[in-house]
Amino acid sequence: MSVALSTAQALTLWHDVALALVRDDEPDLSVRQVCILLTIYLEAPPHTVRDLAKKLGVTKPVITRALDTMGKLELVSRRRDEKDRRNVLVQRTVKGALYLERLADTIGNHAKSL
Amino acid sequence: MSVALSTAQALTLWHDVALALVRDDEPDLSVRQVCILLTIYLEAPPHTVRDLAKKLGVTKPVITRALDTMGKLELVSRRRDEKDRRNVLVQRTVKGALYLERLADTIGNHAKSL
DNA sequence: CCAGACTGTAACGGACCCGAAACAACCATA
DNA sequence: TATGGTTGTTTCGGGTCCGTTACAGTCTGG
Repeated sequence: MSVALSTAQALTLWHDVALALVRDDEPDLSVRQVCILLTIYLEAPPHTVRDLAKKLGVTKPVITRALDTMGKLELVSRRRDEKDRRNVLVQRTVKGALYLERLADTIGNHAKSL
Repeated sequence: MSVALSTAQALTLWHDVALALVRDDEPDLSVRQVCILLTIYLEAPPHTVRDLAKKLGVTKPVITRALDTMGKLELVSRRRDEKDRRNVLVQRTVKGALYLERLADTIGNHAKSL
């Protein structure tokens, strides 16, 4: 399945969704944060700090801090890996799933009305 | 023209584009900044600080500061309105147009390969 | 058992951003 | 030409994020 978008359509879609994100009451997540969040929810577990850092091409502290703030917002949770206690496993939460469901709705609705 | 996206498709698209933005060398713009940038390039001029603030539902200093940083990056430029010197007109630049062209390409390419 | 490699995290200094409020420049109208 | 309302900007205190570096906990192979 393939979706063809003109330049103007692509930018309009991005603009409309960004505008919706800015205008709603939720605290704005940075691009890095939503990228981490989406990786966790779209790709198969387990997710470790190291893996996420490598996938995004950033340093580990960036991931740690993003998990701190998204953890406060209850969008993700952390747990020690009991098999190898050096690892931290990043896990999904109900709030995180709802947040992304709403995001998908926003994207879908604006794509529909392009 | 209407584009139908499933939940997974919408999130995958967003993830892939966000990942591309994080991984490239350009400094990451915040969601607010790209929203301002897109408004300037997609909607008809003139664009004033006041109008942009109202459109985004944020305060004027937010716009001023975003224009400061994007001005440093040469993505936008400012000029006094000679007709009413209280106004500042926000204008497009070559670099800004190229930036958005690249963004549109990124979005389009990932949409095509959904 | 222990030295080294590997995890994730904390500390640091600097940069940026926020909202609220104060501010300076400018216009309009009486 | 004053005065009130408009514009965009600056300032203030507080917060977040960055990359680098240093650190503490954990595993593993000799």
